[in-house]
Amino acid sequence: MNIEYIHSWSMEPVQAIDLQKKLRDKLTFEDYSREPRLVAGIDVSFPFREIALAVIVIMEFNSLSIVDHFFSLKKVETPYIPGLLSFREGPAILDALSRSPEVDLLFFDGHGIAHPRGIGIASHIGLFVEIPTIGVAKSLLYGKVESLPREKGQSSRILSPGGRLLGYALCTRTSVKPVFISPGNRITAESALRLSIRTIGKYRIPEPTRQAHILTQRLKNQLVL
DNA sequence: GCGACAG
DNA sequence: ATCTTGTCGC
Repeated sequence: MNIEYIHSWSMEPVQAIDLQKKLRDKLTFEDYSREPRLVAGIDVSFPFREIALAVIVIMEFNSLSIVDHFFSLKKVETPYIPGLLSFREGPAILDALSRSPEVDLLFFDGHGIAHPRGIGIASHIGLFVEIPTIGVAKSLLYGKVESLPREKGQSSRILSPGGRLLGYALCTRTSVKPVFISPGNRITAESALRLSIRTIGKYRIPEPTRQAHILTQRLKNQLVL
């Protein structure tokens, strides 16, 4: 766990935005051409209004079979504000990660650099770990897609207002709305896309994040019952 | 000032 | 994200 950028998570929106602008310059982007063995999907649910349940699902990259899982229950201290998602879900996620063994790659439910200030949850959390992180979002927050990919496996670029490549809209099922892939930290948009494509299963949401979501919902219910 | 707006 | 059953469509 890289403690170099640790900071408080409870702060006012203006302070949080200020911190994001300062942290975005710490992000790095490099190709990832090797073959990851273990990857993990991360998702968060809310069993109670102010309690976040973060789940880490570890799976084999080549078979997409689940190997193990870890979770954490944490009280939330900030409301959900578009662009500041990491401040709400970050604490629970980092705690769950501290209980989980190291893997080669992390997939998040949300964006990486396809964000107003270039530092979505996948990028922000990515500063605390030493492995590459990828954002897999279900809807667009920032930027524009060049065209809508409608055939499974196809993709189109997500561009910033200034024309910078932020990531890709990836069609994971023919004629179904795409998911939005963007690099978090320590990886390029191209590599993030290539690796994400390999985690596509039979559904719209790629397996790592999909399995994490299923488990986060299941654990939430087991908690009440 | 008017929209847009991850989970 | 969360509160919730059935139902339309590929």
